Amino acid sequence: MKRPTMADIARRAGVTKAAVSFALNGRPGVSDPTRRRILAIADELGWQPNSAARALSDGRAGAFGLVVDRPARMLGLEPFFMQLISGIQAELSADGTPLLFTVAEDQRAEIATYRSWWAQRRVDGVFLVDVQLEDARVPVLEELGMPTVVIGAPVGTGRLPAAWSDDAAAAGTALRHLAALGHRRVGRVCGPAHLRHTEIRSAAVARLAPELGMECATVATDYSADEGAAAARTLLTRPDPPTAILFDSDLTAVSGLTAAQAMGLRVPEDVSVVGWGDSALCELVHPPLTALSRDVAAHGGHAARMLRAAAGGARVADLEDEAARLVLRGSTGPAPVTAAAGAAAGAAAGGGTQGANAPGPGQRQTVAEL
Amino acid sequence: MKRPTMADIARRAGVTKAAVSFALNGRPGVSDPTRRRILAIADELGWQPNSAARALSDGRAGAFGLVVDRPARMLGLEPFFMQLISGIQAELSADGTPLLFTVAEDQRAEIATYRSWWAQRRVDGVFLVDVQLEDARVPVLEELGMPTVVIGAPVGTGRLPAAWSDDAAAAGTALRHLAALGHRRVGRVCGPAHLRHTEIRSAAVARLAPELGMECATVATDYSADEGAAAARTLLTRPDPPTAILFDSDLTAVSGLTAAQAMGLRVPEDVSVVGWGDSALCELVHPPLTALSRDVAAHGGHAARMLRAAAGGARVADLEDEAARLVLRGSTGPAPVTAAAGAAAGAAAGGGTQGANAPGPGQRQTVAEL
DNA sequence: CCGCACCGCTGAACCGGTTTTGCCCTCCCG
DNA sequence: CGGGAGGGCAAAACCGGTTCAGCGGTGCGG
Repeated sequence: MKRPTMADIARRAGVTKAAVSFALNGRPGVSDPTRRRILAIADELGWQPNSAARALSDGRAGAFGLVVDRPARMLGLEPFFMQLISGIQAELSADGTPLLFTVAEDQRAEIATYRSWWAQRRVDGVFLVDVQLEDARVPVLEELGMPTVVIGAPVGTGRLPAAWSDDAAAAGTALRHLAALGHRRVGRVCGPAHLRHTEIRSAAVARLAPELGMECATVATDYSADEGAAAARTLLTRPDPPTAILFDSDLTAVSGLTAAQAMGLRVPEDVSVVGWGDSALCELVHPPLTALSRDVAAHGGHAARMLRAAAGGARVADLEDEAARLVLRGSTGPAPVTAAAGAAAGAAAGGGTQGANAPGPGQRQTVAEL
Repeated sequence: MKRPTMADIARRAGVTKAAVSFALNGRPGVSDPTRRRILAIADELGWQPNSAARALSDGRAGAFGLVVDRPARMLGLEPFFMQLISGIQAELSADGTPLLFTVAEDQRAEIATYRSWWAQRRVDGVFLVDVQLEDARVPVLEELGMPTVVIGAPVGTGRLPAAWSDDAAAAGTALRHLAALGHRRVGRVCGPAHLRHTEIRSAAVARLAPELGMECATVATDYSADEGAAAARTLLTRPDPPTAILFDSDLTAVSGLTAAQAMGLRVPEDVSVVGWGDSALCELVHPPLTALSRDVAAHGGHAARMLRAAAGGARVADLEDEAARLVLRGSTGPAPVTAAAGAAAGAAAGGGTQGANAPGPGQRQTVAEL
């Protein structure tokens, strides 16, 4: 009934704890018959090492941590984190390392959690998500000497290793897709400006749009459904409304798509919609969302590998996973034909759509290659 | 730089570890001046107890656990869990107890996790969610003697205490709302039949619908968006389609609502939709979803309190939180007027809607009170 | 035949807390 | 003024692992 200890095993095997320890950890110091006898007894007793004793002895906690400080109500709809946790766990469960997970109210609370976990030796390291432009957590983690793997681009993350994928490239993929469909005025609904990945995507769009002959208007949101819808309405009621909108999340995309339809616009005939992040939400709406997709779970697994190595004392290099790919569904289509650019766009999209919408200026450029 | 231990404090204070322990834990055995001196030094050094040492010494892990075995892709869209975790944490953070969280592939893996956590003394107890009809986890947890708080109705949960709310009452609230609007044929899209709460809700509906003069057709799903939409289509293409559908989750409700609209039906003029669970998803669609809502975070906090008490050795009684209430939004309205029951329904709803839909048999009953 | 290396194991220290025991000193009371 | 009570602290044991020094016995080489 009571959980057996190594002393119990030692007694039954007629050896000392030391011999048992050697045997159970597969290290030399005991003969093969003795080892087998000890292992058999341990197995029979259902022995498992007391994690506290082991942690105390070898000075490692045997656990990693993840703190998220977005509001719970929004988090609940963020498929990213569950997939990430799932991927992390799949990797960590290989050696039975558990994950401490918590949601913090704000960044101060998050930092307090790190300090506390580290001081109490609750964890051997943490995953850092939602990196910000001037991120106060980075210097704290560096000062603590706490093994950390950043999940996000290695920009402004000091010496902390990062697992990331190229958001700029992904943005390019989406923009080129829209350009090929003849879109020249696009809108973008991004997340909070203080997030690093928002800045990276914005910079990429600002650089690429002109190259593709597009102009792009951006509206920032807090990633909530409300603001996503509002942003869509803002963009679509401009004097020169965009013919396509790129959203930085799938929740805002779904919300924005719904808002557009409520305005009487048809998707994709009147306006195309692209989401960033490919969850079940995308298939929830009609038409289903064209979206940038990546294997978040695998990404989490890679990050977990890195953190395990870092906690083991290794110097870990940044790891770049492949950039998100565009999954084509029904929410993107040829740009509505305007008086000026209609022919070109229709031809490029391989199947023109009738029905003009919002004339506006419209730059005339040849359709970008791919 | 290195984390200070009690021995460090003892040395600087010129006392022994024992005195330091008494002082820091606020128990008698040291004089007041000495206590203050020790506390000051501890504070200056930024001392925090090594959790492993404390766990080893007093035999408790100082952590609780939560395992979920739904597929990650679906979990990501289940706002329930994030809110639950958030609420649990808010309560647990009062004494700095962390939460071990993981997603398991299936129930076997979940049980293995419990056994492992318990054998290794990783946790002092766990929260049990998604209770099933014949739940293999219950006997295991009882046999292990692992403190557990069930989050769900105390049915088939053995001696494990439960934190729950009355789903039968909530189902009644929803049905009465629909009855008052004149609906006589309703559909229900529920979750997996092996879940206890599905059965409870189904039983409640089966009992209440006749009392309210309604007939109810039920379709089961796995809670995915796909199956939610398919279920809606199945119900709405019957020869006698329902005039209102009650969904067991908000994700399937949103998905079903969208599917209905894609079939050309108007919501709520042609068909009313009620969701179960009130997340941001409800406001994502047009019209926004009428839904059963409860304070999940508070519920999680209560469960955490119970688990803390149970792990402390107390016998804990079941706790019933208040039942979900119906948040009225735009997705429910008067039943479409049929040849037979039209007048009654229209009058009851206080504002009849024109446009008949699917005649069908339609029971004629006076409108239920409330 | 002696010395040395190595094997297989024991005994003990150690990690950093908590808890028990016991000593010394003061204070109070008869 | 002697004795008992009790406060304040030291010393040590304990939780359950890991690790290191050491010890007897065997085999091998010189």
